[in-house]
Amino acid sequence: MSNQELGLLGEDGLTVCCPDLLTTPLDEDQAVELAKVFKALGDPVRLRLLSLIASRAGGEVCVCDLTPAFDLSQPTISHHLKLLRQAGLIDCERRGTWVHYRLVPEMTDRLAGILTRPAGAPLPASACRTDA
Amino acid sequence: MSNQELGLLGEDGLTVCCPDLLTTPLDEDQAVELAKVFKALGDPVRLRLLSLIASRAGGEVCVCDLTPAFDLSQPTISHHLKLLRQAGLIDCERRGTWVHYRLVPEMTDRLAGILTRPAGAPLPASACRTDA
DNA sequence: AGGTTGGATCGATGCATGTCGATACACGGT
DNA sequence: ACCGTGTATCGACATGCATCGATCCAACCT
Repeated sequence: MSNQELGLLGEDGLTVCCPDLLTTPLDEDQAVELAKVFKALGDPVRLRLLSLIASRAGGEVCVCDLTPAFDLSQPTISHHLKLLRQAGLIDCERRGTWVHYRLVPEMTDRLAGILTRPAGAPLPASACRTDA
Repeated sequence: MSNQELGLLGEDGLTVCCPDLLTTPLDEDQAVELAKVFKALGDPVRLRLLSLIASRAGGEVCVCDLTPAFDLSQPTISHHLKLLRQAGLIDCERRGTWVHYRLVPEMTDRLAGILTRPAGAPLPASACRTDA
Protein backbone atom coordinates (compact mmCIF):
# COMPACT_ATOMS: atom_id res chain seq x y z
CA MET A 1 0.00 0.00 0.00
CA SER A 2 2.83 2.38 0.60
CA ASN A 3 4.61 3.42 -2.51
CA GLN A 4 3.22 3.51 -5.98
CA GLU A 5 4.37 7.08 -6.23
CA LEU A 6 5.34 9.03 -9.24
CA GLY A 7 9.06 8.76 -9.13
CA LEU A 8 9.72 12.46 -9.12
CA LEU A 9 11.78 11.67 -6.09
CA GLY A 10 13.13 8.38 -7.29
CA GLU A 11 16.48 7.48 -8.76
CA ASP A 12 14.81 6.08 -11.84
CA GLY A 13 16.35 8.27 -14.48
CA LEU A 14 13.79 10.13 -16.49
CA THR A 15 11.94 11.45 -13.54
CA VAL A 16 14.80 12.76 -11.49
CA CYS A 17 13.44 15.93 -12.93
CA CYS A 18 13.95 19.55 -13.31
CA PRO A 19 16.16 21.06 -10.67
CA ASP A 20 14.99 24.43 -11.85
CA LEU A 21 11.84 25.09 -13.65
CA LEU A 22 12.67 28.76 -13.65
CA THR A 23 16.08 28.79 -15.25
CA THR A 24 15.98 26.06 -17.87
CA PRO A 25 13.19 25.22 -20.28
CA LEU A 26 11.46 22.06 -19.13
CA ASP A 27 11.28 19.26 -21.63
CA GLU A 28 8.03 17.53 -22.42
CA ASP A 29 8.54 14.49 -20.20
CA GLN A 30 9.62 16.48 -17.18
CA ALA A 31 6.64 18.75 -17.65
CA VAL A 32 4.23 15.83 -17.74
CA GLU A 33 5.60 14.38 -14.51
CA LEU A 34 5.69 17.67 -12.66
CA ALA A 35 2.23 18.58 -13.85
CA LYS A 36 0.81 15.49 -12.19
CA VAL A 37 2.06 16.68 -8.82
CA PHE A 38 0.80 20.23 -9.24
CA LYS A 39 -2.50 18.91 -10.51
CA ALA A 40 -2.83 16.96 -7.30
CA LEU A 41 -2.41 20.23 -5.45
CA GLY A 42 -4.88 22.00 -7.69
CA ASP A 43 -7.98 21.15 -5.74
CA PRO A 44 -9.19 22.84 -2.56
CA VAL A 45 -10.17 19.61 -0.89
CA ARG A 46 -6.79 18.02 -1.52
CA LEU A 47 -4.99 21.13 -0.35
CA ARG A 48 -6.91 21.07 2.89
CA LEU A 49 -6.28 17.35 3.29
CA LEU A 50 -2.58 17.87 2.78
CA SER A 51 -2.60 20.78 5.17
CA LEU A 52 -4.44 18.80 7.81
CA ILE A 53 -2.04 15.92 7.47
CA ALA A 54 1.10 18.02 7.41
CA SER A 55 0.16 20.22 10.30
CA ARG A 56 -0.81 17.40 12.58
CA ALA A 57 1.50 17.10 15.53
CA GLY A 58 2.91 13.62 15.43
CA GLY A 59 3.02 13.67 11.67
CA GLU A 60 0.21 11.21 11.17
CA VAL A 61 -3.52 11.40 10.76
CA CYS A 62 -6.10 8.67 10.73
CA VAL A 63 -8.60 8.82 7.87
CA CYS A 64 -11.33 8.73 10.45
CA ASP A 65 -10.12 12.12 11.64
CA LEU A 66 -10.03 13.57 8.14
CA THR A 67 -13.40 12.56 6.77
CA PRO A 68 -15.58 14.45 9.25
CA ALA A 69 -13.68 17.67 8.48
CA PHE A 70 -15.40 17.84 5.09
CA ASP A 71 -18.89 17.98 3.75
CA LEU A 72 -18.11 15.16 1.41
CA SER A 73 -18.78 11.46 1.30
CA GLN A 74 -16.24 8.99 2.57
CA PRO A 75 -15.52 7.57 -0.91
CA THR A 76 -14.75 11.06 -2.17
CA ILE A 77 -12.23 11.70 0.58
CA SER A 78 -10.70 8.32 -0.08
CA HIS A 79 -10.42 9.23 -3.75
CA HIS A 80 -8.62 12.49 -3.01
CA LEU A 81 -6.24 10.77 -0.63
CA LYS A 82 -5.44 8.30 -3.35
CA LEU A 83 -4.56 11.07 -5.78
CA LEU A 84 -2.31 12.76 -3.24
CA ARG A 85 -0.63 9.46 -2.61
CA GLN A 86 -0.14 8.74 -6.30
CA ALA A 87 1.43 12.16 -6.64
CA GLY A 88 3.93 11.17 -3.98
CA LEU A 89 2.83 13.90 -1.62
CA ILE A 90 1.59 11.64 1.14
CA ASP A 91 2.02 8.06 2.18
CA CYS A 92 -0.11 5.74 4.23
CA GLU A 93 0.17 2.80 6.52
CA ARG A 94 -2.44 0.47 7.90
CA ARG A 95 -2.33 -0.19 11.62
CA GLY A 96 -5.06 -2.51 12.69
CA THR A 97 -8.37 -1.28 11.46
CA TRP A 98 -7.20 2.24 10.82
CA VAL A 99 -5.15 3.73 8.02
CA HIS A 100 -2.80 6.54 8.91
CA TYR A 101 -1.57 9.12 6.43
CA ARG A 102 1.57 11.18 6.68
CA LEU A 103 3.29 13.85 4.62
CA VAL A 104 6.20 12.97 2.38
CA PRO A 105 8.29 16.04 3.15
CA GLU A 106 10.85 15.22 0.48
CA MET A 107 8.23 15.93 -2.15
CA THR A 108 7.14 19.29 -0.82
CA ASP A 109 10.78 20.19 -0.34
CA ARG A 110 11.42 19.31 -3.93
CA LEU A 111 8.54 21.43 -5.17
CA ALA A 112 9.72 24.33 -3.06
CA GLY A 113 13.14 23.98 -4.61
CA ILE A 114 11.71 23.87 -8.10
CA LEU A 115 9.84 27.10 -7.48
CA THR A 116 12.78 28.88 -5.92
CA ARG A 117 14.83 31.17 -8.07
CA PRO A 118 18.53 30.63 -7.75
CA ALA A 119 20.36 33.48 -6.02
CA GLY A 120 21.85 35.09 -9.10
CA ALA A 121 18.68 34.68 -11.02
CA PRO A 122 18.47 35.73 -14.65
CA LEU A 123 15.41 37.76 -13.90
CA PRO A 124 14.80 41.43 -14.38
CA ALA A 125 15.52 42.86 -10.93
CA SER A 126 17.69 45.74 -12.03
CA ALA A 127 16.65 45.17 -15.55
CA CYS A 128 15.28 47.98 -17.35
CA ARG A 129 11.56 48.49 -17.76
CA THR A 130 11.80 51.11 -20.42
CA ASP A 131 8.07 51.27 -20.66
CA ALA A 132 7.38 52.78 -17.26
CA MET B 1 -4.24 44.04 -19.92
CA SER B 2 -1.77 43.63 -17.13
CA ASN B 3 -3.31 42.70 -13.85
CA GLN B 4 -6.53 40.89 -13.27
CA GLU B 5 -4.66 38.49 -11.07
CA LEU B 6 -5.90 36.42 -8.22
CA GLY B 7 -4.85 38.48 -5.30
CA LEU B 8 -2.86 35.81 -3.58
CA LEU B 9 -0.19 38.46 -3.55
CA GLY B 10 -2.44 41.38 -2.88
CA GLU B 11 -3.08 43.32 0.27
CA ASP B 12 -6.78 42.73 -0.11
CA GLY B 13 -7.48 40.86 3.06
CA LEU B 14 -8.95 37.45 2.45
CA THR B 15 -6.38 36.43 -0.04
CA VAL B 16 -3.24 37.42 1.79
CA CYS B 17 -3.27 33.72 2.39
CA CYS B 18 -1.67 30.90 4.10
CA PRO B 19 1.88 31.61 5.19
CA ASP B 20 2.25 27.93 5.89
CA LEU B 21 0.21 25.26 4.31
CA LEU B 22 2.27 22.71 6.16
CA THR B 23 1.92 23.87 9.74
CA THR B 24 -1.63 25.18 10.03
CA PRO B 25 -4.81 23.70 8.59
CA LEU B 26 -5.89 25.75 5.62
CA ASP B 27 -9.39 27.13 5.75
CA GLU B 28 -11.79 26.68 2.90
CA ASP B 29 -11.33 30.12 1.32
CA GLN B 30 -7.57 30.00 1.42
CA ALA B 31 -7.65 26.54 -0.09
CA VAL B 32 -9.84 27.67 -2.96
CA GLU B 33 -7.51 30.56 -3.81
CA LEU B 34 -4.35 28.53 -3.56
CA ALA B 35 -5.85 25.70 -5.57
CA LYS B 36 -6.40 28.04 -8.51
CA VAL B 37 -2.69 28.75 -8.69
CA PHE B 38 -1.64 25.13 -8.40
CA LYS B 39 -4.27 24.16 -10.92
CA ALA B 40 -2.68 26.58 -13.34
CA LEU B 41 0.59 24.74 -12.83
CA GLY B 42 -1.10 21.38 -13.25
CA ASP B 43 -0.77 21.15 -16.99
CA PRO B 44 2.35 20.18 -18.92
CA VAL B 45 1.85 22.85 -21.56
CA ARG B 46 1.50 25.60 -18.99
CA LEU B 47 4.51 24.37 -17.06
CA ARG B 48 6.60 24.48 -20.19
CA LEU B 49 5.27 27.92 -21.04
CA LEU B 50 6.14 29.18 -17.59
CA SER B 51 9.54 27.58 -17.81
CA LEU B 52 10.22 29.11 -21.20
CA ILE B 53 9.17 32.52 -19.98
CA ALA B 54 11.05 32.37 -16.70
CA SER B 55 14.25 31.05 -18.12
CA ARG B 56 14.45 33.58 -20.88
CA ALA B 57 17.37 35.94 -20.44
CA GLY B 58 15.96 39.42 -20.31
CA GLY B 59 12.92 38.19 -18.51
CA GLU B 60 10.50 38.61 -21.36
CA VAL B 61 9.25 36.48 -24.20
CA CYS B 62 7.12 37.37 -27.17
CA VAL B 63 4.16 35.10 -27.84
CA CYS B 64 5.49 34.65 -31.32
CA ASP B 65 8.49 32.89 -29.81
CA LEU B 66 6.36 30.65 -27.62
CA THR B 67 3.78 29.36 -30.07
CA PRO B 68 6.16 27.52 -32.42
CA ALA B 69 7.63 25.62 -29.46
CA PHE B 70 4.46 23.56 -29.23
CA ASP B 71 2.45 21.28 -31.44
CA LEU B 72 -0.66 23.24 -30.60
CA SER B 73 -2.75 25.87 -32.28
CA GLN B 74 -2.20 29.53 -31.55
CA PRO B 75 -5.57 29.93 -29.80
CA THR B 76 -4.68 27.08 -27.47
CA ILE B 77 -1.39 28.67 -26.46
CA SER B 78 -3.18 31.96 -25.97
CA HIS B 79 -5.68 30.21 -23.75
CA HIS B 80 -2.98 28.69 -21.57
CA LEU B 81 -1.18 32.01 -21.26
CA LYS B 82 -4.42 33.56 -20.11
CA LEU B 83 -4.81 30.97 -17.36
CA LEU B 84 -1.26 31.51 -16.17
CA ARG B 85 -1.90 35.23 -16.14
CA GLN B 86 -5.16 34.87 -14.23
CA ALA B 87 -3.32 32.79 -11.69
CA GLY B 88 -0.92 35.67 -11.19
CA LEU B 89 2.07 33.66 -12.34
CA ILE B 90 2.86 35.75 -15.37
CA ASP B 91 2.06 39.20 -16.65
CA CYS B 92 2.00 40.66 -20.12
CA GLU B 93 2.50 43.89 -21.92
CA ARG B 94 1.75 44.89 -25.46
CA ARG B 95 4.51 46.63 -27.38
CA GLY B 96 3.43 47.48 -30.85
CA THR B 97 2.05 44.46 -32.57
CA TRP B 98 3.65 42.02 -30.20
CA VAL B 99 2.71 40.94 -26.70
CA HIS B 100 5.49 40.15 -24.28
CA TYR B 101 5.08 37.90 -21.27
CA ARG B 102 7.19 37.88 -18.15
CA LEU B 103 7.31 35.92 -14.92
CA VAL B 104 5.83 37.36 -11.74
CA PRO B 105 8.57 36.16 -9.41
CA GLU B 106 6.67 37.26 -6.31
CA MET B 107 4.14 34.54 -7.00
CA THR B 108 6.60 31.71 -7.46
CA ASP B 109 8.46 32.94 -4.40
CA ARG B 110 5.24 32.80 -2.45
CA LEU B 111 4.47 29.28 -3.58
CA ALA B 112 7.97 28.19 -2.68
CA GLY B 113 7.46 29.66 0.76
CA ILE B 114 4.16 27.94 1.19
CA LEU B 115 5.74 24.60 0.38
CA THR B 116 8.72 25.11 2.63
CA ARG B 117 8.65 23.59 6.08
CA PRO B 118 9.68 25.93 8.80
CA ALA B 119 13.03 25.04 10.38
CA GLY B 120 11.71 23.47 13.57
CA ALA B 121 9.02 21.63 11.74
CA PRO B 122 6.33 19.74 13.63
CA LEU B 123 6.99 16.61 11.68
CA PRO B 124 7.47 13.12 13.07
CA ALA B 125 10.93 12.99 14.56
CA SER B 126 10.17 12.57 18.25
CA ALA B 127 6.43 12.23 18.08
CA CYS B 128 4.27 10.65 20.59
CA ARG B 129 1.28 8.53 19.67
CA THR B 130 -0.84 8.42 22.77
CA ASP B 131 -3.60 6.57 21.01
CA ALA B 132 -1.56 3.51 20.11
C1' DA C 1 -18.53 -18.25 12.32
C1' DG C 2 -21.05 -14.13 12.33
C1' DG C 3 -21.42 -9.21 13.07
C1' DT C 4 -19.57 -4.57 13.12
C1' DT C 5 -16.79 -0.89 11.72
C1' DG C 6 -13.04 1.59 8.96
C1' DG C 7 -11.62 2.24 4.39
C1' DA C 8 -11.11 1.26 -0.62
C1' DT C 9 -13.08 0.22 -5.12
C1' DC C 10 -16.72 0.37 -8.72
C1' DG C 11 -20.03 2.42 -11.98
C1' DA C 12 -22.75 6.27 -13.12
C1' DT C 13 -23.44 11.20 -13.71
C1' DG C 14 -22.79 16.04 -14.36
C1' DC C 15 -19.58 19.68 -14.80
C1' DA C 16 -14.86 21.49 -15.92
C1' DT C 17 -11.30 21.91 -19.23
C1' DG C 18 -8.08 21.20 -23.33
C1' DT C 19 -8.38 21.56 -28.03
C1' DC C 20 -9.66 23.24 -32.49
C1' DG C 21 -11.32 26.29 -36.55
C1' DA C 22 -13.47 30.55 -37.36
C1' DT C 23 -13.56 35.07 -36.29
C1' DA C 24 -12.68 39.51 -34.15
C1' DC C 25 -9.40 42.92 -32.55
C1' DA C 26 -5.01 45.80 -32.46
C1' DC C 27 -1.11 47.68 -34.92
C1' DG C 28 2.04 48.96 -38.43
C1' DG C 29 2.87 49.70 -43.14
C1' DT C 30 1.65 51.09 -47.70
C1' DA D 1 -8.25 53.81 -46.18
C1' DC D 2 -6.77 49.42 -46.92
C1' DC D 3 -4.18 45.23 -46.19
C1' DG D 4 -1.25 41.96 -43.65
C1' DT D 5 0.30 40.08 -39.42
C1' DG D 6 0.29 39.04 -34.45
C1' DT D 7 -3.07 37.84 -30.51
C1' DA D 8 -7.25 37.29 -28.26
C1' DT D 9 -11.99 35.69 -28.11
C1' DC D 10 -15.88 32.62 -29.42
C1' DG D 11 -18.48 28.32 -30.02
C1' DA D 12 -18.26 23.47 -30.44
C1' DC D 13 -16.63 19.10 -29.22
C1' DA D 14 -14.33 15.43 -26.66
C1' DT D 15 -12.12 14.07 -22.70
C1' DG D 16 -11.17 14.42 -17.80
C1' DC D 17 -12.54 14.74 -13.15
C1' DA D 18 -15.22 15.48 -8.69
C1' DT D 19 -18.86 13.44 -6.63
C1' DC D 20 -22.13 10.08 -5.10
C1' DG D 21 -24.44 5.51 -3.61
C1' DA D 22 -23.61 0.74 -3.62
C1' DT D 23 -20.54 -2.64 -2.75
C1' DC D 24 -16.43 -5.02 -1.35
C1' DC D 25 -12.37 -5.97 1.58
C1' DA D 26 -9.74 -6.04 6.01
C1' DA D 27 -9.44 -6.21 10.78
C1' DC D 28 -11.31 -6.56 15.26
C1' DC D 29 -14.68 -8.48 18.62
C1' DT D 30 -17.49 -11.46 20.61
